Amino acid sequence: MFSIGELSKRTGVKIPTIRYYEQMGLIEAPERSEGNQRRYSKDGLKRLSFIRHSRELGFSIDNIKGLLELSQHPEKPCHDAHNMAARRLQDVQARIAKLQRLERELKRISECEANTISHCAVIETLADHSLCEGEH
Amino acid sequence: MFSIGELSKRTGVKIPTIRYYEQMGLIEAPERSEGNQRRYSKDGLKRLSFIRHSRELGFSIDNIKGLLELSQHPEKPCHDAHNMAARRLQDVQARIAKLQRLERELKRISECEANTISHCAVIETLADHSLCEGEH
DNA sequence: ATAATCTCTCTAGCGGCTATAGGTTCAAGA
DNA sequence: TCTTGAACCTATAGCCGCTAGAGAGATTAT
Repeated sequence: MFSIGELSKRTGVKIPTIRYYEQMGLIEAPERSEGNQRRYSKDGLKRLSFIRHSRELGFSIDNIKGLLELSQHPEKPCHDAHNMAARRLQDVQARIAKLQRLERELKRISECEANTISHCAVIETLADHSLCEGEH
Repeated sequence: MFSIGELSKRTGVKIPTIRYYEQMGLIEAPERSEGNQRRYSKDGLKRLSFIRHSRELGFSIDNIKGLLELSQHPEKPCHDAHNMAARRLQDVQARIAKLQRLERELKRISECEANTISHCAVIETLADHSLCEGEH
C-alpha cells in the first residue's frame, strides 16, 4: 500500500497530476485510509506506469483510455492497439520531418556575421518569409 | 488599408488569433474605421508575417516580443537575436533526438504479429517500461 | 432599401497539467 | 503519550496559445 507521495516517487508522475488522472477517469479511485488519504496497490502502480509511458510516447489521454480498455480485454484481437501505434508512428515521423526543416533554417540564419540588427539574418529572414528554402 | 479579414487571408493567421496578438501586445492596435472596425496598413501586414513565421519556427510569444523589440533598434548589436536563434536550434535538435527515440520504439512495438491483446507487444511494452531500449 | 457578409466585444473552453490556500492526517522522536 | 513537522486533503484558479460562440453593429453589393 503506497501513499500518493510514494506512488509519485516511484512513477515520476507528480502528485497533482495523479489526482488529475483520477478525475479524468484514467485511473480508478483507490481505497482510502481512515483519515481519507489515498492508498494505492501494486495494480495502481502498474497502471500509472503504463499511463506515464504512454504519455511519454505522445499518446493523448483519450488514446490511453482506449489502450487501457483494450488491455482489460486480453482475449480480444489487437488490431486496434496496432492501429493506434501506427498512427502515432506516422505522427511522430511527420513531426520529425517538420523539425528537421526548421533545423536547417535555423542553422542557416544563425550563420550570419553581421554586427548590428540592420544586417542581421535572423531578423531579416523572419521578416521575409519568401527567403525561406522550403515551404511551411 | 486592409480589414482584419483580408489581413487574415494574406497572412494565414486566423482572425481571433490576430485579435489575440493585439491583446498580448505583439501588434499594436491599428486605426479604426468610422464604425470601429480595424484597418491595417502594409506595416501591420509585415509585422504579422514576421510573427507568423517566428511562431512557425517555434519561438514563443515572449521570444517574439524580444525579437520585435530588437528589430525596432537596427543600430544595436545583434548578439541577442543570434542567441535566441541558437537556443531555438538547440531545443529543436533535442526534440528531434527525442522523437527519433520514440520512432524507434514505436516501430519496434508495431512489429508484433500476435492476434490477441494478451500477447500484444504494444500493450506489453507500454505496461512495462523496463522493456524499453533507451532511457526516457 | 435590403440582404448578405463582415466585424465588433465579451466570455468560455480546449488539453494537460501546475500552483495556491486553508485545512486535516500521519508517523517519528522526546 | 504527546508534539511537531511533513505529507495529505479539497477546491479553485492559472498557465499557453489559441478557438468557438453569442448577440449586436458595420459594410458592401445588388
